[in-house]
Amino acid sequence: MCARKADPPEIRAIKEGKIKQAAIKFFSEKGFHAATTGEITEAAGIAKGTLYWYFNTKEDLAFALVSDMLEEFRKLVEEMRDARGPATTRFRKLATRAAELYNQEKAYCRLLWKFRADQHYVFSPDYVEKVRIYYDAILSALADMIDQGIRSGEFRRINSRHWAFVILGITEGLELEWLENEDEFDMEKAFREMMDLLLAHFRKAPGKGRS
Amino acid sequence: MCARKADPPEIRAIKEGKIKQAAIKFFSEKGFHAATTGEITEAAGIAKGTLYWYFNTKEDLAFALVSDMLEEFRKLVEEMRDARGPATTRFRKLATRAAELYNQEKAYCRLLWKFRADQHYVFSPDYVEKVRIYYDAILSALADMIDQGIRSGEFRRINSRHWAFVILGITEGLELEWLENEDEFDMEKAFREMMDLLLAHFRKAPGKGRS
Amino acid sequence: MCARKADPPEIRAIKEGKIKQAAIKFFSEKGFHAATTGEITEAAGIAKGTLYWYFNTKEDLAFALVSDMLEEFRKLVEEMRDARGPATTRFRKLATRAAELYNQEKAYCRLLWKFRADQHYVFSPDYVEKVRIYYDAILSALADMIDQGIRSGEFRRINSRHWAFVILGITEGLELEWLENEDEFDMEKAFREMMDLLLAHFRKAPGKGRS
Amino acid sequence: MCARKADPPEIRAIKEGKIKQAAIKFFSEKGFHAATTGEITEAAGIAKGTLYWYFNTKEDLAFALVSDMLEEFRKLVEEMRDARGPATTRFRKLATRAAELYNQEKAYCRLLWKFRADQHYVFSPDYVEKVRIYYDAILSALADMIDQGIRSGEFRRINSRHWAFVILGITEGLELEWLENEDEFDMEKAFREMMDLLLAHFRKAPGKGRS
DNA sequence: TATGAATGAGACTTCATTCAT
DNA sequence: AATGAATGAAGTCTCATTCAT
Repeated sequence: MCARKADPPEIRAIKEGKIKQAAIKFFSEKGFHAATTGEITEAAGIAKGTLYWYFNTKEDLAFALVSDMLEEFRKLVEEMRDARGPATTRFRKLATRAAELYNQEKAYCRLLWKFRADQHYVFSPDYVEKVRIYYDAILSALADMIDQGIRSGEFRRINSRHWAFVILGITEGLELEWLENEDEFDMEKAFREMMDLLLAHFRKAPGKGRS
Repeated sequence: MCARKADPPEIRAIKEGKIKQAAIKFFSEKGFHAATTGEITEAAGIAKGTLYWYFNTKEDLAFALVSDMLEEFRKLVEEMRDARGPATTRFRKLATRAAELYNQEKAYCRLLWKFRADQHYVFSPDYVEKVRIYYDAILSALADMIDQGIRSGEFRRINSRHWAFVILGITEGLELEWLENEDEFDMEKAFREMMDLLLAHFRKAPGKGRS
Repeated sequence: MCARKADPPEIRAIKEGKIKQAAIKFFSEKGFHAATTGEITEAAGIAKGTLYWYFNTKEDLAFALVSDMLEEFRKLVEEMRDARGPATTRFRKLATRAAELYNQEKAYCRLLWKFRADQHYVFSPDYVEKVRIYYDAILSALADMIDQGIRSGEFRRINSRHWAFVILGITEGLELEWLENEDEFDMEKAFREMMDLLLAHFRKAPGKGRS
Repeated sequence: MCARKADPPEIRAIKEGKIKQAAIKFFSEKGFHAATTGEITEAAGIAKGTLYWYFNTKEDLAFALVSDMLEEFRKLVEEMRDARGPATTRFRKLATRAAELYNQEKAYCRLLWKFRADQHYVFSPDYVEKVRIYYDAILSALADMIDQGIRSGEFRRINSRHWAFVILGITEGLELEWLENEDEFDMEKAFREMMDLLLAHFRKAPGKGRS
């Protein structure tokens, strides 16, 4: 009577994608609380209840998006870490690729910022932990790249963990400035400049820097 | 006359302060939407309705807090802009003072980040505009300091507006990294290091840099 | 230390009057619920708490106003009832005088309509009863006037109570039409016309009418 | 297909009707402000939130009721205007039919009176305008009927707009008297009597009346 | 699989009234 | 007599989630 074959996986994935698209739009515009499941399902062209067949909760949906983007960024950093060539070159490439990624996924970037602010409230401890793991992986990969540079003699003996924080912080700070001043501020250029400054600092002859 | 006078301004300010303290706590922990007027008034030791004697709306209360902190930061930057001495010295002092301010007002910092994310939804256009004005003032003061350095011959002829964005972005990015990794990350040190790198870049003999 | 002679009665009455003026304004514009004691006291130039020195509750204040107007109208009808001369003449005079009263006290008229609608909710049973007594007095006086006309031979033997209802209903219906269409509808003229029609009907030779 | 269809219109209408029934009860007893959505939904046997699936706001619900009744009355008047036969006959029929309608829908009548008083506060300007349009339509239809009578020679050349106001005013005044004195006052009889008086006046040989 | 009507906890805010001064 | 800060009950409305079809 009501039986019907389950949608093949790819169909399910397509529909999930439609929901995610709609969710990105509203989450990135309004943040987690202000975006309603109602507007998301409407934009996705499904009924309110259907959402819950694809995602258990609103939180789950939100996390899926955060996860997608962080995964992408993590993969980018890890790819650069695992690539061949001098660390310097790979760091420069990272700056360019990150800027490209941000430019491509501006809505995702906005969304990430929205959620970052109240992640501790938006997400259950479980999810917060998962987000933390992503960031840790990114930080570690950055630190690894620095260590590679140290080992290869490109960089001085610096505190790789500390400078990983700095690189990530700068990247995010410039990204934010860009998101809030898109027309005026050239993020990609700033990324490159700052990366150059940092790399020069990493390379600088001992005796001048201390960290 | 027998009539009791209205609370003198300072008493009113003290009571307002009590409410603000409670509000900072919850807003900075949970963000605007998740913090309820109920828990704020309870923590402030007043009745639910009393809040509205001091602030017209929850939004007004939130904005008062944002405003306080941004005002403080703006004053700091403008003080450094108007102080005597080489721009280089003043920029270094700014880095130190900013780190001090953040350390002192960590809760305020958290709150600012929470609200920044969904300010466009939290605050009415009127308020968003006022926030923007604060940030503009800060950016302008930073650009002014750079221009002063250029005029005095300390710095090369660089695009002061662009580098003001960079300074602000870096400051905020490092602040964020600190807020999320308080124990591991030394914000003050990073502020100083980055400021030194930037100042060295501003001073660098022409022919090497391009911006 | 705080002792002072009580205000002499006339001063108290003057202040009460100021409050009533303000109250009429807001009650007549917005009705009982929507008018707030806050705006009334502000307009009256007194503190919120002071209102309660003059009136026990908002309801009391409202009733005082209703009472004033109904008292005025009752006095008018009873004056006409007790005056000398043919009932016909006195009814005609009543129509004119009522129109004059309404014109003079338009705000009061509006207020009466507002309160009439939800009097059962606005006023406690006690007050509703008092309002009812006013209306009964008015109805009785009208019926008395008809009876006087019957006894004097001016009118046929009609049901005086029934026609008192009719007179009052018509008066109020036309008053309402006037309040809602002030510019277009000539209440005074309509009052006179309808009174003439009714009086003619009361006088009409038996054999034609039936009531 | 397995999907259940949305409630068909008639089912929705039935459920809406249940809510309206409950709403009429409380609005007509207490007026707009004093009636709470809580008691309405409780009486309708639904959850508090469900109300908002059927009506956007409390105001919307209230307006739907007002609209229903005014629509009914408007249709009645327009039906009489468009019917065949002498205007006199049609006016008489109108009186009877209106009395019947009122008797049938007493709760609606009460409600209309409640809302009429503070409609300007209860309803947004948009809705007030819609109410006004209903009353205008009723007034115009009445004036049209008078004009028809004039053209057909039944009535003298009187000011049809003015007398439409009078007819409506009288109808409403008597209705009100009835609502407040149900047991004592015979509205239907009064309607007929007054209509007869008015029609006689409209027909009266020229030279006596002036309007 | 999909629907959408229904739920109900909980949010912000208003405002008549009180009371220490 | 007068003040106005404080109260807190109560009201309307939102929205994530459920569940009978």
